[in-house]
Amino acid sequence: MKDICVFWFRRDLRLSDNCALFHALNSGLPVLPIFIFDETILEKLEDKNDKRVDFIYQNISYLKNKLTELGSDLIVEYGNVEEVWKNILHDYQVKKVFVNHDYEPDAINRDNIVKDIVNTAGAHYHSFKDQCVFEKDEIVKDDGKPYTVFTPYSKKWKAKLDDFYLRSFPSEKYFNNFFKVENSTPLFPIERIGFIKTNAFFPVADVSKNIIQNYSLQRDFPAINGTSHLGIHFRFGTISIREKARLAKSLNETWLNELIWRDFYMMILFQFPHVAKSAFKKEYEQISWRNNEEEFYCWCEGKTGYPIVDAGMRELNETGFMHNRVRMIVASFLSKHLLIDWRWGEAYFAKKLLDFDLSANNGGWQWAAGCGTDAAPYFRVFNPTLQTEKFDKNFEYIKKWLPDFGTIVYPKPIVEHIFARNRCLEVYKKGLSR
DNA sequence: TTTTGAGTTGTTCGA
DNA sequence: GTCGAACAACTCAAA
Repeated sequence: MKDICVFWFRRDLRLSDNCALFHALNSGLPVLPIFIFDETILEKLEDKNDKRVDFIYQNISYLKNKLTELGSDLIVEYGNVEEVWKNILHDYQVKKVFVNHDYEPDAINRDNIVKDIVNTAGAHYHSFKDQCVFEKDEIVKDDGKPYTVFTPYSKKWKAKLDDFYLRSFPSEKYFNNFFKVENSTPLFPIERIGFIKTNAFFPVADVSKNIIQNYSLQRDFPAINGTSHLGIHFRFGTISIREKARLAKSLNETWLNELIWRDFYMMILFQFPHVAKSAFKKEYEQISWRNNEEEFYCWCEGKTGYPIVDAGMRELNETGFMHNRVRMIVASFLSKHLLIDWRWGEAYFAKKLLDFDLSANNGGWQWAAGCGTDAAPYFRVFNPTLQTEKFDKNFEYIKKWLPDFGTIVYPKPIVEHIFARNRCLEVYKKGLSR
């Protein structure tokens, strides 16, 4: 049996400019690429129509074809990650394993277990930074502690940035080093893992120069196609963060800031993993959420009586996407107007958003609820009507998602704004003063 | 150690 | 219609 190394695809589903893959291809050993559909993750997804699984499946299928063209193959397994790894290590003479870092608590646990299994089998485990520009403790305060406020973090981030950190890893040059196989195996149908083809529309893995250049001017208007729609590609690594950061740096600082926010929240989740389950600021755990299930249902279904909120939720339910400005409005509405625990909203977004990423979703919800690292002050309550006047003046976005709007008498608001605002301020004040 | 300036995205009120 | 202050104080980060 031949000595090989294994490259494990996770949330880095691309062949080009992939750090760990580049190092695997340069390791001197033939590279066997693998992907595992993790049954413990897939079993938690209620919707067997989940478009994100289809997105992964489609990209795996594409990678497998590419690798087959190169005379190699992609080993695709479904099951328990530990068992799959034990089988791989049994079936092949694996000397090295290459992966890219993942920063989510569950993924860290999983990777530690796999690392042990790999080491026990006598192989080396190598992990690399790939999904962000700066990770973990690369951007810290002068005293060595992690930042908890975005602006100084971003200043240090920009000061540290240079071409080295944005260099690409040209894996293409070494494609000859993939493990060669006589015949590649066909990919099993998606039904094998309990899901179905969705025929979903996915955003393209590219963004026009025009959108980035005008980002700062247009990003706040949900009726305008002024945002990148790259979230899903960042989530699954079908594009390179370094490549897009180079683009951002040359074209638009506001968009660069958005990429820095992404690094920031990944760093926060890594440094303060408790945020995944509870408020960053622990005094916010004392707020008495009303948690009215009927109202939560109305919010989910886009039936709050506030057109901008309802339009946003309809967009989310129909497409798996929601414009960023509207995400803030609906999140503020749920946590502040309805006084529903931000975790309910976070979980709903997690279920519905194609671009769902734990770190950013959690950071955004905690920001909106006021309990996060760099939170909006709690008295900052979005007024849905005023937000509409500012950002969807002609009701273009609203009409797109609520076709009846303007032709029917719109349902009465679930709660009156001034009343809800005052109630929110009181409840927060009371919770925080305990 | 102390001081100082600042902190993603807002709203309301009153002049 | 426009503008500044109040909203609530507190913590963070750096000098």
